[in-house]
Amino acid sequence: MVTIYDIAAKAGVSAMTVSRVINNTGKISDKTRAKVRRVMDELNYVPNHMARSLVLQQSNVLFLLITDITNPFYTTLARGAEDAAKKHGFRLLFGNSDESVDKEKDYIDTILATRADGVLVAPAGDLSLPHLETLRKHQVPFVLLDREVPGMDSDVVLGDSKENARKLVEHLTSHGHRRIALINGSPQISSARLRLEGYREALKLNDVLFDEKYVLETAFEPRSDLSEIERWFDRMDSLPTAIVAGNNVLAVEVIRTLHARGIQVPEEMSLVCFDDLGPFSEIDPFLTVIAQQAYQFGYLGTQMLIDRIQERGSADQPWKKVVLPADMIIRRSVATLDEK
Amino acid sequence: MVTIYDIAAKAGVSAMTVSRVINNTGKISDKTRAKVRRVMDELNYVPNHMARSLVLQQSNVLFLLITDITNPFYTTLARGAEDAAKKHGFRLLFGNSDESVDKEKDYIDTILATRADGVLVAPAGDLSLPHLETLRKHQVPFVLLDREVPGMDSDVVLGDSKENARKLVEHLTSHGHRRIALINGSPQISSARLRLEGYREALKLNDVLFDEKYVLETAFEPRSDLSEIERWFDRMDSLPTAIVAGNNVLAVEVIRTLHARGIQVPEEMSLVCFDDLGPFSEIDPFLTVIAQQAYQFGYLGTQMLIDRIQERGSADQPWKKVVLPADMIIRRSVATLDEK
DNA sequence: CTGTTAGCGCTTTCAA
DNA sequence: TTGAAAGCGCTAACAG
Repeated sequence: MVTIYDIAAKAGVSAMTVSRVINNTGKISDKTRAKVRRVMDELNYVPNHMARSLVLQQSNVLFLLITDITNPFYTTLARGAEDAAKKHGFRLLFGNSDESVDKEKDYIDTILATRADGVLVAPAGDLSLPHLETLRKHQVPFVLLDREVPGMDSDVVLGDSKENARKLVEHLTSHGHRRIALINGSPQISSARLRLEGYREALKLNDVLFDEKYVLETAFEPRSDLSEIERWFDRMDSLPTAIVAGNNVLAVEVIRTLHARGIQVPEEMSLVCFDDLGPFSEIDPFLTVIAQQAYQFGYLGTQMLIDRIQERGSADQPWKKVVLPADMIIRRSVATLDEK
Repeated sequence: MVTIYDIAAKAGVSAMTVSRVINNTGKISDKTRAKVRRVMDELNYVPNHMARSLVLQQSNVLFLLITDITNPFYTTLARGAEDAAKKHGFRLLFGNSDESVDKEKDYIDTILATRADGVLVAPAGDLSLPHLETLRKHQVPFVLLDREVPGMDSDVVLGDSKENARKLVEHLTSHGHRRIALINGSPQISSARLRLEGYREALKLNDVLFDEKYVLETAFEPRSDLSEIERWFDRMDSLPTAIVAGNNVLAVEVIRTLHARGIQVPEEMSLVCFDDLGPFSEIDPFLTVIAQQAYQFGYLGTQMLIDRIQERGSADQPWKKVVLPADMIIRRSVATLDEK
C-alpha cells in the first residue's frame, strides 16, 4: 500500500508536506506542490480514509437506515438523501433493517463502531427507543424519518398520517361507502397509530359507527407465514365495501388476497392506500393513493442532519419537526355506491 | 470517547488484555474476563472499527455498487448480497451509480479510500473498464454482476441474455408475430448487446427478416429529456405487432408511451420484457417476462467474492463465470395473431 | 495467563 | 514555506 511516506520519500519532501498538498492546507510553493502531485499520480496514491478519520475524529460519513429496501417509498427517499449528502460533501451509506428491531440493533452497533458522523433512521417501531438512546448517549446526531418514537425528542421528518388517513376515508365516504375497513401496520409504529386515529375521526365526522372488526393491525411488511389478511377475511361475516391499506405493501397484499377470492377491485371492493407504488404504478395507474414526497423526506432529513452536525458547539437549537404535505392521486380503485 | 485504555485502567489490567477479551483470542482467566466485561458495560464501550481496520489491514466490509436503486431487480439482488455477507460476518455497504460512469468513478474512489475488502459491481457499461482496472491494480477483489466488461477477466454472475432473448422472441413468433421490435439498453452494455444478438438469431431461426428500423437502442434508465421512445414511434411508418423491452424499466416506458397514444396492450400491441417488476407486479399480473433470479445474483456473487478474499495467498483459482437460468412467466401481455 | 513495545496512515502542534 | 514529534485506538509479536 502506498502511503504519504512513500510519496514524501520519492518527492524528496516530508510527509507533512504531502499531507498539506492533499488537503490544500497551509502554504506550499507551487514547485513543491507540482512535484508532489506528480509523484502521487505515478504511484497511484489513494488516501486512507480510516487513518484520516482516526485522527480527525470524524468520518464524513452519514448512515441511512431504512426498514424495507424493496419498498419504493424508501428507495426514493434514499435517492433524496444521497443527493443532499453529496451536495454537502458527505458520503452516504445504507442499511436495511427489514422492519426488524434486532437487525436494527446490529446496524446501530455498526454505525457506532464505524464512527459515522450522523444517522438518518426510519425506526422499526417504538421498541427502537433503546437504540436511539444509545445513539444519543454516544452523542451521535440523528434525524428520525417517517416515524416518531415516544420518549425520544429529536429532529424528525414526518408525513401527516392522521390528516392523510382522514382524506382517504373521506374520499371513500364521499363515494357512498359506510363499511370501511382499515388494514394497518403494527400499533407499535407511530404512523400506524396516527393512521388509525385519523380513520376513527373521519368515521365519526361522517356519522359512521366505528366497528372494531373492520380494523386489522398486522405488519407493514408481509409476513411469510399464512397471511393474516387471509384469515381476517375468513372470519369476516359481512365484508366491508372499501378498504384503506396502511401502506403500499399492504395494499398489494390486500389485492392478492382479493384476487385469490375472486373479488374484483373496484367493482366489488374499493381500495385506497398510503404511498405510491413507484415507477411501476405507471403501468396500470389504478390505485388511488396518498402520494407522500418520498424524495423530500430524504433530502430535507439529510440537510437537517448536516445542520445538526455542523452546529456542534454552538447554542443548542430546539428540535425541529418537519411535516411534509401529501397529495391524493385519484385513479380508479374506488367505486361509487348508490345504496345509502 | 471510551477506549480500551479506559477499560484497562478501571479494570486494573493492560489494554492488551482488554483487546483479548473483546476478540476472544488467547487465554484469559474467567475472573479477569468477567471483570473486563463488567467495566466495558459500565462505560458503554464501543470498539473503534477504524482503528482496528487500520492495524489489521482489512475492514470486513464489502461494497455493493448497483446502477439503479429504484429498480426491483437490483434491490432484490441487494437483499441476497446482504444475507450472504451477514452469514460470513461481513458488513455490506451500498452505492448507487445511476447508470452513470462518472458517479461510478466517485464510488470506486470512495471504496479504495475506505479500504473495503471486496466489491460487487454491476458496471455502468463498457466504459467502466478503467474503474475495474483501478480496482485490479490496487488488488481489491471484485465480482461483476449482471454485466461483463470486455477486456476485463474476473469472476462474474450473469443471466443468459442471448438465450433469454431467444425465448422471448420465440414466444412471440409462436403466437403468430412477425413484426417484432426490440427496445433495448445502450450497446455499451454487454447484456444489451447479447439481447440484441439473441433477438436476431431467433428471428433468423423463424425465417423473419431482420429489420433495423425495428430496433431502438436507448438507455436502461429512462432519460429525462423528451423520450426517445416517443420519437421512435413518431418516425415509424408501420408499427410492429409486438415489442421486446430490454428490461423492466424500459417496458414501463413503452407502456406509458403506448397509453399516451391510445394503443392497447395486448390487443393492439404485444409486449414482453426482461426482469420482473418486483412485488408490485402482483397487483396486476399482466406482463409476460423473463424472471431472472435477482436474489441469487446477489447471494452467489457475494459468496464468490468472499471465497476470493479468503483465498488470498493460496494458488490462484481461474475466474469463475456463473450463468443463472431464468424462467419465463407467461401472463397476458401477448396476443395471438391469426394473420400469417 | 498477562504485559510491553511498536506501528498501522494520517494530521495537529510547535519549531525552524 | 517546510519539518519533527506525538498521538488517534487498536493489535501482532514477543517477553515474562
